[in-house]
Amino acid sequence: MTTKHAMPATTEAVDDYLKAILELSGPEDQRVTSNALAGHLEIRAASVTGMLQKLAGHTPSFVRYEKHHGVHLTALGKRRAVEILRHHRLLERFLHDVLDYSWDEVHEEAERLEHYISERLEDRIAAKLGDPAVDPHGHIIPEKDGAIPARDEVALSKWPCGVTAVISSVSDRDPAALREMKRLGLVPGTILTVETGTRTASLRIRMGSEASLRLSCELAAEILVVPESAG
Amino acid sequence: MTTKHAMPATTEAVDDYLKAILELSGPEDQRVTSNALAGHLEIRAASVTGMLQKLAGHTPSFVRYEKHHGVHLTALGKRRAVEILRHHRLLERFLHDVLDYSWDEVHEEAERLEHYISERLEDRIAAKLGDPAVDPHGHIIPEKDGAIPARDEVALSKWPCGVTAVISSVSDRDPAALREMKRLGLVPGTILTVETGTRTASLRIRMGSEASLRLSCELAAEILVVPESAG
DNA sequence: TATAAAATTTAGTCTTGACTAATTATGAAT
DNA sequence: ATTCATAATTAGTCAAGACTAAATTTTATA
Repeated sequence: MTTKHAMPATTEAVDDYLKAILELSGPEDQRVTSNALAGHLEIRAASVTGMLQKLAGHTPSFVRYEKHHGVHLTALGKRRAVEILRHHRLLERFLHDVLDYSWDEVHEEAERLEHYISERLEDRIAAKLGDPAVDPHGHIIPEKDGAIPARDEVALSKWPCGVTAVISSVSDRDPAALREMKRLGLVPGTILTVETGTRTASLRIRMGSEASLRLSCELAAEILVVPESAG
Repeated sequence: MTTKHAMPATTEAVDDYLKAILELSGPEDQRVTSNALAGHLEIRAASVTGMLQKLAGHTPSFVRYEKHHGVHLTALGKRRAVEILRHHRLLERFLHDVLDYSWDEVHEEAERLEHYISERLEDRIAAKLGDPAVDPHGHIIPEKDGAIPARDEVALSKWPCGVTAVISSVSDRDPAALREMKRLGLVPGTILTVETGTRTASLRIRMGSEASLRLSCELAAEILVVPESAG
């Protein structure tokens, strides 16, 4: 048995590091560089080094760190990072469904609150919502035990032309982009194809019966899709 | 016009001081001593002095502080303290009504979250609840503009014998006491009288048609009542 | 009014987690 | 294999906000 509950206490700063490492290490547990962390957290690389040394020197440890060669999460660190991620996505779903937040408003509030809700509140929110599978942007909500159902997503900007795709999720970090997507009907579940031969600074997509429309590559990069069958 | 919105940023620590000063300064703006603050916040008096000096030295200032003679809130400080208090009580009501928290569970969660909810979330919660007047323990929720409807409460332990009273509120700080009160039916709105000649270490009360029961003075001190007409 | 107890403040320390400036290691390109 | 740009680390500083121990002011009491 992997000791049900013995998560060492963390601070908001530590949580932010763990979450950043999780997000930057990709689908399989790649090492993350100090620089990448500094960029993601909007702090200086020297500060990152300091924190990583402290984190790695603690026991039990959240991270494995090798000087000059980046950092990656231990099982414990991943457990905590996923817990925060679950908080974040549950909160987004809750704010959206119960408190009438729009999908471009939820991220900022959830980002603050995710560090402070108790396990009890996490559970009550999940129960109230009926254990939802995804947040308002289509991101998968980790399960209570830390499991994250897999899903192979591809950026719309890299999807082959002419093949039908379904939007699986969109980035939640840019409220203006989210409002634009909503206006265009680019929400999770939307079925679309990229028209052939339209791959310059923008691309043209077609959704159902409507007229096709132009999309900047930046916007298309924030939209992730899956094959239609996996919709 | 008193400048609608210009609340300087605060930290959790500062919020806690302001809230403590508000709670300890009673109905009318009495000076609060460093010792009283230290006791309430469970920190050392020397730490209190340090914080008060910093707070008072800032501009615009949340407190007026005179060395060796205690502290009291400025209008700005009171505004912020009442804002936190509104957060706390709205959260308690919300956790209780929407997320099925029991009345002995709400305080701890609200105490943490009160510092981190945005004005937007405050507003959405209030709207969802229909601008409730009181929290689950009967405490009045300050209005959005900072107004707090007055109410003259007296501790049950000091209420005259034989005179009918209505429970207006109970202390929310002790979960065990709250469970005990709930078990005995001692909730806001309950009508009761203190039987004559029962004022020693405990007192005997009678509620409606039920048999009378003994109450420790400690418990009675945590129950506030108003005259029946004001119920 | 003198004095002792209680309350308060000062002085100096500690931890957390950021910062800058200066130094060193890495790795890509000659 | 050298060199140079980039990445990363060290060293030292700063602000918050807690702490202890020692000094001081208030206040209550004799």
